[in-house]
Amino acid sequence: MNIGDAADLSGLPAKTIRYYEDIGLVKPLRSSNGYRTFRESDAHKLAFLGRARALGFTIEDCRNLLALYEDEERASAVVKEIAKQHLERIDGKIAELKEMRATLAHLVQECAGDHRPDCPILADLAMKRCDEDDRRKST
Amino acid sequence: MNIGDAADLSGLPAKTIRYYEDIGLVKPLRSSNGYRTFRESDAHKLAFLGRARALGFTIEDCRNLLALYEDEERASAVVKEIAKQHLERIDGKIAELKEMRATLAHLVQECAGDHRPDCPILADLAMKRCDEDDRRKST
DNA sequence: CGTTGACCTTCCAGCGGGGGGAACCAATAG
DNA sequence: CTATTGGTTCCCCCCGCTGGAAGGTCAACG
Repeated sequence: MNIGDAADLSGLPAKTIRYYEDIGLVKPLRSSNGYRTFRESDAHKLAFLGRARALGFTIEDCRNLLALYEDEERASAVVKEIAKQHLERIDGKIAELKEMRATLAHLVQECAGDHRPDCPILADLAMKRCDEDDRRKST
Repeated sequence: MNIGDAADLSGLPAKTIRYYEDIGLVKPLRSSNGYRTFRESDAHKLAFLGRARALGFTIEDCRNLLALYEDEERASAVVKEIAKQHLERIDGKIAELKEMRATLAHLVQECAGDHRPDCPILADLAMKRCDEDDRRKST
């Protein structure tokens, strides 16, 4: 099948599929007219990649996961380890975002949001770090 | 003051400060030897930018926030609106990450993680979307 | 006076993970 | 025969920096 069909089957844009070939994630054949020719297994791999990417795995994780998938003798422990590390990355990001969110939500709540120029949001951003007393008082 | 001092005061790497000048966020003077010369106000702006970035605001948001900060006649409503939109972006990302996390945590939990090759993580990634029955059963 | 080393300058490349679009061939329908 | 839809390669662009090369400047030391 051609790249368009592979794109439809896998749900990935053709551009992305070409990119994945470029970086060696898939290796479709070529027909005499120069078109990429995807086997069932290639389309299957692409769908695999799409799902792994949707879970936020990096390309390198995907490469490893794909290799493990192909390896009938893998130990599931290896797969689990990759997933666990990714889970930690996700947890880290969530924690980071939540902290931002908390600070920001607090500031938004404090801000009158009217025609007047007084704005605790700007005041906080402008806060000099030598004003530690102020921070201790308000925190 | 030179870029190194500005970097120390603002907490930003010198590279980043040069970049911020490049994109017009700060406009330090130049002394006769070609070195950038930062006023107190420049260092202050850089610190402002650092804190805005730490809250996850985009560079364009920062540009707007900085302009509002400089504008004594701003309406706090405008600032608040920027912050609220950013808050929504953050909430969106958190939701997305939490969904990933839930899926992934479930799979990790299911996986034995031993020497055997059977792995529900890989099985899920490899799951063909035509297997809708299976998904309905397990969901 | 020379030299060392810390600082500064510019420019160019690259990260991840593709997206947009040009310029060009191939296949097919009417 | 032409129009349309596909495919191909190519290179630049996005964000927000970061690293490195090649070179200029300045203060201190001997």
